[in-house]
Amino acid sequence: MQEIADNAGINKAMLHYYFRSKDKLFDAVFEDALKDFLPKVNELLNAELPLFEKIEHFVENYISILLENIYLPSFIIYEINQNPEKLTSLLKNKKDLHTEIFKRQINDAVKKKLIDPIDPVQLIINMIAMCIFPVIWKPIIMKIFGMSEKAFIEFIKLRKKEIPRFIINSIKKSVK
Amino acid sequence: MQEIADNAGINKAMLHYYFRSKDKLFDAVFEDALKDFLPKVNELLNAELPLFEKIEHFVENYISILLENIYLPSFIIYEINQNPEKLTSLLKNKKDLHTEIFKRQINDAVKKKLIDPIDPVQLIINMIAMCIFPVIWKPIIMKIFGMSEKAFIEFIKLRKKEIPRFIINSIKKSVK
DNA sequence: GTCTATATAGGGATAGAC
DNA sequence: GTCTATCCCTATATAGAC
Repeated sequence: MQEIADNAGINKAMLHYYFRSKDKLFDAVFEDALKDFLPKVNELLNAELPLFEKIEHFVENYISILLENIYLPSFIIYEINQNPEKLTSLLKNKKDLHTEIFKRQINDAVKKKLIDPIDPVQLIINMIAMCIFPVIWKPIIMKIFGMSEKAFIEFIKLRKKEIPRFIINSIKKSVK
Repeated sequence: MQEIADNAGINKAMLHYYFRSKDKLFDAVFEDALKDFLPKVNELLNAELPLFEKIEHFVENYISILLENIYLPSFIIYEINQNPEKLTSLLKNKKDLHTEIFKRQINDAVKKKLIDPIDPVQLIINMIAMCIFPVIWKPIIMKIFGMSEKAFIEFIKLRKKEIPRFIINSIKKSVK
């Protein structure tokens, strides 16, 4: 609380005056982060684009958002794992991640034999995993592969093109 | 410390007697977890298997290890992000993740035109991302896709086959 | 080595003046 | 609304008897 107050240029008493308690402050921060983040992601998920373009569009923009909020993912993950119930209470009146349209789109592509059969949920998780994971493993990746801060950012930026290529390569109907 | 002492069936004073400080206790726990984990992962990374089989072997066994230590990944990620310097000091005298052999193997496969050109580091990160990420996003995935605990574990187990299929589909030389 | 009792510090929270 | 001073509690850590 002291550190937060210092950074905000006020004192602890003021923090308590505004937010009543540390817990309430936390919830406010968390909610605020999500309020900003979720709508953007939903917009990407539900953009009106053909499947392959949508994957490219999603990954490119999602990674950009992640790079602007590089500490958010590990913050969210830590708190959610500490307190899984909080997720329910924080999201219950709000917009969640809306994956229905995207799932249907994937299933349609399978039916039309544009792509090989795949469970939409598995595909979506693969896509999100490849976007988010490197960001939260940042220090480990830098260590294992001997990257500088700059090299790491470069590495992530390359993934904007690399991940869609990787995914589309995998799912597109193979020539028989 | 009280909670740890209780679970260990001793008292706080004993904890301090053994470990000197909370910080030292933490380091001991962390080191212990890594000492157990890293050698197993290195073994999987350096198994003497052809590329595709190695990917299957790695993913299958890595996910099994993760399921046995389902809280470890988010614990490690949180602590490393809090304290990136600690990673260096904890690993400096120890075996790190050894990716050299695997990287060479991937490059060889590219040269022999067994697979499409790809940066080995990107491929390795993709693979690890798809394995670890769902485990640390567990509560969020359960919420978004309405899974029970049991359904989630089932979902992860399916990925033992799903991920290698997805990767190999992506990298294997396309028919021209 | 193991315990009880206690010192000490730090952080969340409030009282009360302005 | 904003500040200073202070309360209160908990958690780390130690002293010292056994």
